[in-house]
Amino acid sequence: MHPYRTHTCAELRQDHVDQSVKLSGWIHRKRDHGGVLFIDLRDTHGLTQCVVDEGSPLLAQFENIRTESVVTVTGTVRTRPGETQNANMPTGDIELYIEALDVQGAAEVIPFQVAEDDGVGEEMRLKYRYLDLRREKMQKNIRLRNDVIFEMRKRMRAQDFQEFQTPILTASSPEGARDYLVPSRLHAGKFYALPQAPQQFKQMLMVSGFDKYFQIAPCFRDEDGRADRLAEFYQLDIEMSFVTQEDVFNTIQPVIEGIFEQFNDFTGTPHKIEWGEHIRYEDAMLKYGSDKPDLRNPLEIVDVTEVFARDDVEFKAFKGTIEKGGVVRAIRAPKVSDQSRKFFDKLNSWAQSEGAPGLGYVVFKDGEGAGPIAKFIPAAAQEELKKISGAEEGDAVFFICNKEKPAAKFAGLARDAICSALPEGHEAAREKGVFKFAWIIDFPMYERDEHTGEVDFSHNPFSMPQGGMDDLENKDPEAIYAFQYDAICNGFELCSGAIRNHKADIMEKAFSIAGYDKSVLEDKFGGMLNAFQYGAPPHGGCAFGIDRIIMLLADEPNLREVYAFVMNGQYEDQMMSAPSDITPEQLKDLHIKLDMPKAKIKEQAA
RNA sequence: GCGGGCGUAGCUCAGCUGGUUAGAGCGCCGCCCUGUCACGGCGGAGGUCGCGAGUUCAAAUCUCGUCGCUCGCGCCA
Repeated sequence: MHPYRTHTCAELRQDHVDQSVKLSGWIHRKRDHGGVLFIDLRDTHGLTQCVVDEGSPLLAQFENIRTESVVTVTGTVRTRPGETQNANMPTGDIELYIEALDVQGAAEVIPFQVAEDDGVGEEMRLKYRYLDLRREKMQKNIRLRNDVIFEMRKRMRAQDFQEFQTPILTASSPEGARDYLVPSRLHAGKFYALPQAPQQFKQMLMVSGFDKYFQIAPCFRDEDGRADRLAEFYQLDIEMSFVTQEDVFNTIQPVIEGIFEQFNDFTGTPHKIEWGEHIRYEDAMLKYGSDKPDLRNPLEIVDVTEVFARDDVEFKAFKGTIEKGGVVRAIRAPKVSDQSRKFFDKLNSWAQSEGAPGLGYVVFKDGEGAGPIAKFIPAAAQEELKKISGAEEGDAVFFICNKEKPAAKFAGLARDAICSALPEGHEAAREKGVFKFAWIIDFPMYERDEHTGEVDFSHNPFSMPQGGMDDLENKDPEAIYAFQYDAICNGFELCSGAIRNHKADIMEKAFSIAGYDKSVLEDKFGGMLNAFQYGAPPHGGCAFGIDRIIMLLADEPNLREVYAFVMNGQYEDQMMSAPSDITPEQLKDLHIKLDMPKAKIKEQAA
């Protein structure tokens, strides 16, 4: 017999009755009845009830083994007596009568419960991640992650993509997020950077003639965390040659749709997959106040600046802002006139908690407009308001007034807040059981910094401007669009991509508009620029956030729930003690002297 | 860098406007129990109330500071 197991803990059935078998696993639960003792033995596959029968010499031994110890048990499979069969367990018809016990790894008292959800905090879970990962939910999530990545590889290969590995130690780039830096021992004072994405490498693979590239690519960004943002994360990174934007969509969309369809009911609730029409960036910002709108929310934003600019409207708070170049945005909430005062008050205090003066509104009921600011809007203006917003009797319209950018953004937040405030089952409540996707297209190439007034790339500097060199030379930078796109789903940005700029002269021009000298371009992107001198194909691609896909499928609010090992919100790993101090010898090797902030020095001395 | 929330037993939490010896559930230890599957019963151990200062006759409770965690803003092409 095998030294550890003949079967897994999920395998034994009636067919195995009377067989002598061996199982290994963790003691999930012990139920000690004095005479007879039940052990639920667990491995990654499942649970099997094992029995230490009355009079067994093993009884005393088992009483001293704590839960979560690893044991190997040998015994005979038996049918459970009639009424004690457990229909909730796949192995519930049988049990293993233990005849021999080997303790492989005894467990100390565990710091939190594995067998049940005891609500333990994240700090504990991360510190003892190996215990946390034993729990059923994490085992499932990690298996989902594994399955999703496997499917990605399968589906990409089926479309003739080749998988690559690109360097982890590479060069720092001046654009985008902060890089994680790695000092070079051999080159004093110089640093490698961990890639924020394999952007330049995949583009150079296109120059090399590899038509279709993909990678399950690790990416690193040294910026502060969020629930959906980590220092290191993985992307399904894709690049293709001789393609248009639509070709990229048509290639990758079936891969993503297929994966979502395959795992849509992972949570136990089936989800539909709906991919909407492309949305232009500007339309998204106006209609949804976000470039990653949650399309399950049916509410839309409209511009009603002209209504509040009318001479007969006397709402001074908005008028003053409009005169300074501001705008008024409105959100129609259907059928809410019967909502209590509390509904409106709650939204108002939500707005105040976000730093706004409040959230003004008009309710149309009993044939007229009501609410705190209705009296400033005469009937004729109210009619115009209804026309623009589509509001009808019984609806309310909420207002946001500010300069255009903050107004759009706050309207987007309000749109979500209003939708969330609606009661379950309301016609405008957030749709359930659906993954709603769309491509956001036509991102602007440049944007002007509000404070400095300077023009900079608004997204990826390697994107092709839609009008090519002609646009760069003749258009106002802010009016130039890029072949730059995102894929969104349920309020998450799942993917970002572009048709790249593969012409060195256009790239030079594009960078010069953003204020980057040719020397900067050559210094920082020289490798790629050189490559473009020797026959570069038109190409483009995108990258999907794998972790966010798994978050959505598993309906987890936090990225840390879909990673085996992960750092906390401050990007520390309490389990491995990273980051950590290094020895003076290591520093010397790297030619580095620390220049610590004063507060830290004091703290360490204390 | 900034803001909100939290910090009491190994874990999760309760402890109201200050007032005897700071509680519960789970876990742990001991005893009892032949069929449970979140087994059950009895008993027990376990606390610098994050830390520091202040107010007070009296502080887990009020005030200030500080540290930690978490969510968000900034940031993240």
